[in-house]
Amino acid sequence: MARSNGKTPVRRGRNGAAAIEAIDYGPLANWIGFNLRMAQELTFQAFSRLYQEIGESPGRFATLTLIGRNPGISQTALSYASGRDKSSLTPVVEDLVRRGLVERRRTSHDRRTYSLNLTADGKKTLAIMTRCARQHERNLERIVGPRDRARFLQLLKKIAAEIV
Amino acid sequence: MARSNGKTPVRRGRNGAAAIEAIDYGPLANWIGFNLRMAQELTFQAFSRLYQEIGESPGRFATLTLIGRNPGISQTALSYASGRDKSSLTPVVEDLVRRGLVERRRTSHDRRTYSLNLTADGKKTLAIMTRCARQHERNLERIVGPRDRARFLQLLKKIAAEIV
DNA sequence: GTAAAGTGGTTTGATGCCAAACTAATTGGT
DNA sequence: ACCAATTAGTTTGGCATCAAACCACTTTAC
Repeated sequence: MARSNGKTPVRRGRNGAAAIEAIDYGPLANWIGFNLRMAQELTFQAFSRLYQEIGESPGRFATLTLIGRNPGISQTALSYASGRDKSSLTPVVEDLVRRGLVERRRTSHDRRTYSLNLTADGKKTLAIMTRCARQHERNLERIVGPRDRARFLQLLKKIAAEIV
Repeated sequence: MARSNGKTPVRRGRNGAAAIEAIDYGPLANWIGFNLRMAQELTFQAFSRLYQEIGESPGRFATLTLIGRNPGISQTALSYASGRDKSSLTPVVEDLVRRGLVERRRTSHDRRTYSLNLTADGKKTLAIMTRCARQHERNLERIVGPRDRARFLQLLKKIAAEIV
């Protein structure tokens, strides 16, 4: 793992010839940005496959969790909390409301904002999704290992907080 | 930074009210998967903004670098190397060829595969993009810090290599 | 040598995301 | 009290991505 020159073996032999050869990543091999993207993209794909089995999508999970934890939250606050643009959230929330997992009320003091809350069904679905997510998280923890876990997490948070 | 309970302040006060309140992230606050996604998504957005200034997109950079480092590489090998599906690569390569940055030849020994190479223009453009990417990388390094850099990188690679 | 299985690349359909323009409601300055 | 600036949410347009179906070519098995 982590040779410090640019050569890295191609991952997983999913298909013969191409996968056997070594690829020269050049400067990419030692750049945080590239490796962050690779790690996240592959992790996200694994998560998606796992969620596909229960007929859900990863985006729904974070959204539902955040609503559950912050009853009455607005869509804009939710968008900042989940690191997505507010416009991305419109269809997601719409879908969750349509499926009866989230209840959306206009507030009395400010008629622009919505107040989002989980329904009973929403809580039940969230519980199922959480079990599935925990499985995925266990896989990640096994890879990172207990020794580095805290520091690794701290660095990810630091990046999210400080990147311009 | 990195409180270990579920409370985290909302990032950057880009808009008044919502940004001031604290959000309860619940279990998400301590999950590697979620924080990996947040860090990468925000990093990628920053990178995109930076690249927008030179009229390029981040995806092109990795692609061009990998072609430059691995002359004659096939699209499938490239797709594995960059962690994307081969079908995602079709329009990217098409664009690079159309703009005269990449040359695409069919090989003689296997007429299915393409052999990708940078043109002189491609090399020039890559050099410009690399300068820009280095700037971004410096930002990330400043955040991670020299002490943890190697270990952090190693863990990202480990995740990319081992996640199912 | 031929048929079957596998592989490289493209196409198609769906999803998720952002950014900018827009509507409706609120706030603040004068 | 009013008008300008701000804010919440939606719409639209564009892009990147995957997955599955597909075509052309190659390899393998018999």
